[in-house]
Amino acid sequence: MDTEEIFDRLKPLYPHEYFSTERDPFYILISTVLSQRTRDEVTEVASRRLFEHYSTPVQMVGADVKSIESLIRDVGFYRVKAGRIKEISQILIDEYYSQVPACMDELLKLPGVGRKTANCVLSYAFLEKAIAVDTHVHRISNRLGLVDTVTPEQTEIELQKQVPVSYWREVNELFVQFGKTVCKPLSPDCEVCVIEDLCAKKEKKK
DNA sequence: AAAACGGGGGC
DNA sequence: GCCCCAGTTTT
Repeated sequence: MDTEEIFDRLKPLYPHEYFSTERDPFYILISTVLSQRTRDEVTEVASRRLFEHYSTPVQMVGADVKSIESLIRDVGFYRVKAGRIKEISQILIDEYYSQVPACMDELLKLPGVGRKTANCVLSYAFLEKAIAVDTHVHRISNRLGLVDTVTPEQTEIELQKQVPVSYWREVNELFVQFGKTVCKPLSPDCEVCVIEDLCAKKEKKK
């Protein structure tokens, strides 16, 4: 299958770039942690509110956990995340001179950071060629027939084989936007889909 | 492999 | 009231 065709057709529909207004790796790391299992409108507001008060690892460590909790009260798992933000900040100070490491192995050592979050940081903060596989990317890659996988990590590996490197950084945002608006988890809107002719599941519908 | 963490929004 | 959401960690 011609995978470039997929991205060339989706790109004009979703020109907006995620995290377009923020480049600070620490902000991207923390806001990505906050985004886990939480809608992005909520995440956006909470991240900005948090960083208006504390914007560096040192400030996070110096802050009262209760204060951080109250600032991010509306995101999911906010107590757990508040604790992890302090843990992460302390590790960055102790191990990385208060900088966010630009390397998968080091990122994965941080509490609350899995492959999806680590790949988002590598891609959005450091512009590395990384594919961040969340539930949307996983679902859509399988629906299209791009991959045939069970776990997100398998999807990441298979996508790396199927997708030209120059598109790796775009896969996450394009598939997430596409997944939220058209290729939804249940009842995808195939009648308005611009890549239906490329989809392995189109015949199964109806 | 499945459960647990969890508040907010949509229907 | 019930279901889902830009996942990760623990059992």
